[in-house]
Amino acid sequence: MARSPASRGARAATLSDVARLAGVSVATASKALNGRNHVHAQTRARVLEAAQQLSFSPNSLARGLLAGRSGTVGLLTSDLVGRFSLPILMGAEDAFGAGQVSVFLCDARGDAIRERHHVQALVSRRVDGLIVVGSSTDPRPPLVEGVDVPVVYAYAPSEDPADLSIVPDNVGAGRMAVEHLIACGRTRIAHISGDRDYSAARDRVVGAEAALEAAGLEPVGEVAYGTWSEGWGRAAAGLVLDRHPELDAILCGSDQVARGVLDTLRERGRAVPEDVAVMGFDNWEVVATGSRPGLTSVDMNLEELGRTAARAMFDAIDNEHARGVQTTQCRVVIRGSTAPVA
Amino acid sequence: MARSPASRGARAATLSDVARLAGVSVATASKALNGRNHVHAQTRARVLEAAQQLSFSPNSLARGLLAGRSGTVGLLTSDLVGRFSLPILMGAEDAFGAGQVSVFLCDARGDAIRERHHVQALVSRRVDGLIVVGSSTDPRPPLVEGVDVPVVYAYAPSEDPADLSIVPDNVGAGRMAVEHLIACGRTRIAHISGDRDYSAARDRVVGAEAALEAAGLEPVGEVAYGTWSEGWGRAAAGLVLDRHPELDAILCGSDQVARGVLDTLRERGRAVPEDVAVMGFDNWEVVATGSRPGLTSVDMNLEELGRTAARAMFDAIDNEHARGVQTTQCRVVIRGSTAPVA
DNA sequence: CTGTTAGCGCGTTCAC
DNA sequence: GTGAACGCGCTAACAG
Repeated sequence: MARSPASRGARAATLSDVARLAGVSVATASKALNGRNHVHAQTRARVLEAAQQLSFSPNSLARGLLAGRSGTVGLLTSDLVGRFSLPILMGAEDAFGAGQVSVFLCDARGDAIRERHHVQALVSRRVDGLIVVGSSTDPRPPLVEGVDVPVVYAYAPSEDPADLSIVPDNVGAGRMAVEHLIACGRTRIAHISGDRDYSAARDRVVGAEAALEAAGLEPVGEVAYGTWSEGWGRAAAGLVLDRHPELDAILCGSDQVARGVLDTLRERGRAVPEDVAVMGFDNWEVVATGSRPGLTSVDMNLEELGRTAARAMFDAIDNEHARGVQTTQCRVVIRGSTAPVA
Repeated sequence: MARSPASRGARAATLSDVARLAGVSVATASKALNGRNHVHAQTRARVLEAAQQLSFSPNSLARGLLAGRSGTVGLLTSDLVGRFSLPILMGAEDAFGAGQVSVFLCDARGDAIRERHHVQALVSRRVDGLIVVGSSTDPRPPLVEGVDVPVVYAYAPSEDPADLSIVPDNVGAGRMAVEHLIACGRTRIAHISGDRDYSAARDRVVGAEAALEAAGLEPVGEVAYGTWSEGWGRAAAGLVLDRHPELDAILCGSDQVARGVLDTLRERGRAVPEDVAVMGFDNWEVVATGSRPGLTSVDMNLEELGRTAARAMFDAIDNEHARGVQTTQCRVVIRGSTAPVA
């Protein structure tokens, strides 16, 4: 039963192995490897070399067990395939990756049962915190129970105002969009939005109308709600142009809608941006850069949102946690559809 | 120093807590909770209730430390933002999620230094296996060293033939594409591909040409290599149509290229699919379904690839691991650009 | 400066 | 059927 240097088939080296090879005790080896004081420089060197030689890698499980913290966090998404989760996830992974924490990724696929299952697994793995990423900006029910670690909701806020949620500033995005169009000299701005059932659509409209009013401008026609698709953009553009041929700009609820609008404008011989300026939301690269001309769009800064959520989680782990809904800034990315390229 | 029932601020319940509450020893509690035999039904019930009451969640760190397996795997991507990693990742997460293993996600962002850093962290966390997801199907250097757990390469194969790699069958995809066009009655098929530097582009061409030859057909013109963009598709379509107005189908290296081709065809008044059939590769939903008509495309089945990689990793953990490059099947998704909708 | 001791939470022998 | 004891790998106390 005595521990042999190398047990079954190249088992990972342990601290005892290192200590034995260096001719010291495990405690000394531990101190040496962790850069603690009270260890002779020469001894430290011997230990380090032994560790190197055995390609020793400290067992985080044992360390975590002892420390009470695992150095891991859970990232729980409800819709990984959707295009919004990914950048958030990247931002979070980025913020964590810089430190010493690793990220557990779970996709609940919008299923509450599966979500509970994943939460249970994460709790069992003693994650130090949890980020819950929603698939739309509509509020979602909070995690049910038994979660004793800090939770931050990203993109979709929690319905419980006592929770901390980080969401993009859609109202601000709508405002910035209109302000950009005005800065481009447009005054007759129509608005073809997306699905009215989404708060993202409604919030952007709120911001856009506020900006129009602040500039003393009237909207051109009613806001046209529909779906988040190219097809809707094509159809709606036709209707709006029939009714308001005098318009000089169309603000679109998303980049996809904008692509459809661009198609219809080209078919009708309206020049973009000279005659009509067009812009969208989301700044979805493949959609926004593939069009002719390139599509000006409001970037929701989702990666930054992910980073913010991660930092908020760090703060919540250390100190006490903040509460309420916090928004992150968006930014306008200018392309040819609103301003002629230089 | 005696363990108090509830230490500092609602610390997570431990097995001892459960045992004490149920009035049994930790050993009995363990057996009861794990469904082992040799425990009285009534005792088991008491333990279960105690666990419930304390919302006890077994500490996976301790369990993993003891068992020698952590029940976790690492998913190492080099380009999470790229559109190919995500479905693979989803498939893998899906295959693992069904079991008891959790997934560590790491994005190396194409940086070798960062990759080593992540691998080191994963080894330290004692993952039971590792899936390395590449961003293109070109071979990549194998993980450097010191990884004693099974590694499966997905999408991008390892340069070392002794490693196990799972990649999409691009040659088969090219073949299937041409076979579909032939089945639609086309005989004069041009090929506008993507970036020649990508093996995916070259492999698809190989498969396409093989299928043409098998059917006794000649390609229409040379394969036009360029970039994976809509702009290239638009430009190349113009050139090809000028030189070969007689063509009745254009096979495109990707969906984006195909979108550009569709644009040019519409501008020139060539009807799709009546006059010219068009198809692409990748079946990228937003691109393929947004066009008029919808774009027929070869789906690379990346989610299935991810599941396959996950299963291969399971096998590698249990038994000994397979070697070499293994391919997964693709499938044609038919839309309006090759066949009129019913 | 170094070594010995004592657990972190759990599963698994082996006595009773 | 139940419980006491041991150890997974590591770090934080103390003792020398």
